[in-house]
Amino acid sequence: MDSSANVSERQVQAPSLAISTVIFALRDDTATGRPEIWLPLVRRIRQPHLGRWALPGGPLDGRESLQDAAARNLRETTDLDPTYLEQLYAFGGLDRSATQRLVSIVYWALVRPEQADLARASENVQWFRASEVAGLAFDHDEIVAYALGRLRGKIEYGSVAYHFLGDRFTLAQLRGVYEAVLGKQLDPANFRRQFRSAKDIAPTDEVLQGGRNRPPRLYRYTGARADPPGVDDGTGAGTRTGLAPGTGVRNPVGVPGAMQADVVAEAAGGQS
Amino acid sequence: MDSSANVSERQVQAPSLAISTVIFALRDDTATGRPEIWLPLVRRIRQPHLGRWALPGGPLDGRESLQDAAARNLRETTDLDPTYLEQLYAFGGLDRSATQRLVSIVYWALVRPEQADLARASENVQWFRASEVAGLAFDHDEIVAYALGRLRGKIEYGSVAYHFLGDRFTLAQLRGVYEAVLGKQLDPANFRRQFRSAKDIAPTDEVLQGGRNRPPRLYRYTGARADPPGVDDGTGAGTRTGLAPGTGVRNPVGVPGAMQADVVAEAAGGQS
DNA sequence: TCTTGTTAAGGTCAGTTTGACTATAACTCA
DNA sequence: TGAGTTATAGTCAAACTGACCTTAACAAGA
Repeated sequence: MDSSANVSERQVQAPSLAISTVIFALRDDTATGRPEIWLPLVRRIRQPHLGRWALPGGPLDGRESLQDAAARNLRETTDLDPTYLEQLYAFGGLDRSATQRLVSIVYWALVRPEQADLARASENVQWFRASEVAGLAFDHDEIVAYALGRLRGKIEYGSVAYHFLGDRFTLAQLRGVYEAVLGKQLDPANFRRQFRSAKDIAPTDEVLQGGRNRPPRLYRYTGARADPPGVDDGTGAGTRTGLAPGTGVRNPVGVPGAMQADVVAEAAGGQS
Repeated sequence: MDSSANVSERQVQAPSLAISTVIFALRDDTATGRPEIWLPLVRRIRQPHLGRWALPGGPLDGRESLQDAAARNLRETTDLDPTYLEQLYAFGGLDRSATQRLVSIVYWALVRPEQADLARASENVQWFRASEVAGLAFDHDEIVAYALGRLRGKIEYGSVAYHFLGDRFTLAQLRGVYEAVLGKQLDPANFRRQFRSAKDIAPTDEVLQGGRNRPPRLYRYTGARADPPGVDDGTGAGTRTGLAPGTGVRNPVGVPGAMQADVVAEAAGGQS
C-alpha cells in the first residue's frame, strides 16, 4: 500500500535466505517396542533464541542449490546421506525473526533407524520424540507440526514409508511405520492383503530368524528408492507410487467432505 | 566440495529472491464449448530473455510477505483478487538465470472465468492455452508444467475445483472443470451420483434457464471457499475437503503402484 | 515332550463403492 | 408434433473395505 520513503532500514533490505531441514527417523519405543517418530534438533549458539532448540539449518550461500544445502544440513547433523529428501515449504512471514527479515526454505528428510546414530547426542545435537517437541526457537514448532502433517499425507500414497526401512523388511515392520506415522493401529490381516497385491513390493525367499514367534517372511521394495536426481516435488505429485493400503485411510470419496486442514504455518526461523 | 577462495564474485553473493505466480483460469473453447485451462503471461521488457513470455512476478522486497507479493502479482496482471492462492514450490537451481543466482518462490492461483478479463490482452500481457505454452523465459515452461501437475493432483481432493466457478453452478459446469483439468471425459451419471452425496455441495431451488435442453439445477458450494488467512499449505494437506468423485481417479489402492511422477522441475527464473 | 502364548499367513463375509449402462424427464428447435 | 440433447434416476456386476476367523510356525516353560 504505502511505498513512500519512511520505512525502516531493515525492511528495505532484501530478505535473508536460509535453509532448514526437518529430519525424521523411527526408533522403537523401549517399553512397547513399537516404532515412534524422532527428529534431531540443534541448540542455538547465538542470538536470537540463544540456547533454545531449533531445526538444523543455516543461511544459503550462492554456491549451493537448495537441495544440496538441505543435504548438507542432514549430513552435518546426522552423518547420514539422505534416503529421502524433499522440499517442504518456504516460510516467509514478516515477523519470523526479530532481528531481520528472514525467508526459510524448509526441507524434510527420512532416514533409517539403523543408520541414524541416535546415541550420538552431543551437547548441541539431540534427538527428540516428534510428539513431544515444543518450545523451539522461532516458529519451528509449527514447522515441525506441518512436516508431520505432510508425512502423514504422503504416506497415504506410496514409496515414502520404505525410506524408513532397510533393504529387507517384514510386513510387520512396514505396518509399524504406518502405525507410527498415522498414529493408529492397523489390522495386520487387511494390511497384509493389500500389500501382497502391491506392485512395488516383492517377497524374498528369506525369513527373519531369531524372533520368538513364527519367522516372518522378508520383503523387498522394488520401486524407485529415491527421487530422481535434482528432481524434487513439493507435494504428493512426485514419487507417488500408489496408495497406502490398510491405512485405514479409506478413499476420501463422497467428494468434498469435512475440512481436514492440517497444522499449517506461515512463519519459522532459520538457524544461522 | 571446494570452499576455497577462487570463486566468482557472483556466486559468493547472496542469492536474489523473487516471487512468481502461475495464474489459471478456465475459458470455454469457442468450437467445442468445453472449458480449457488458460493462463496469463507477461512479456519481458529487459534482459535476460528480453521479449519472451514469462510468468508474472518480480523481486521480493523486505516489506511484503510471500503470499502478499504473489497476490500483488495476481492483481497487477489480471486486476483480480485471488479466489485461490497457494505456494507451489521454491526453485533454486544454480543456473536458473545466466546473470545472477536467483531463487524463485512460485505461487499458483485460480480465478473465475467471468472475472478474468481475458480480453484484456495488452502488448505485454496475454492469455495462453496452458496446453500450448512453450518457449517461455527461464525455466518457466517447466514451472507451468509442474503447476499443472499440482492442479491435477489437488483436484482429486476437494474444494479446488470450486474456485474456478462462481457462486452457483450446475453439475455439468463442475464436471467441465474436472474434465478440463484431468484431460478426460467423465460419465455424467456417475459424476452426479458422487457429488450428490457430497457434504460440501448443496442443491438450490433454482435452475439455470435459457439453455436449449432441460434446465439443470443450480448447486452451491458450502465448504470453505478460500484458505484461512495467512494459512497456505504447500501440498494436498491443507484445504483438502474430500476426494473428487467421478474423477475416474480410482482410489490408488493396491498400495504402491506404478511410478506416477509428474512433471517436475529444478529451475526457473523470475521476472524482474 | 507337551502345553501355552504369540505372531505369521491365509481365508470368509457383509456392506460399500465403482464403472458401465439403461431408462425416463424436460426443454428447444425445426 | 417430432427429433435432438441434456438432466436425472436407477440397475448390476466387479472390486474393495473392514471385521473377523482359522491354521501355521515358533519359543519358552511346565
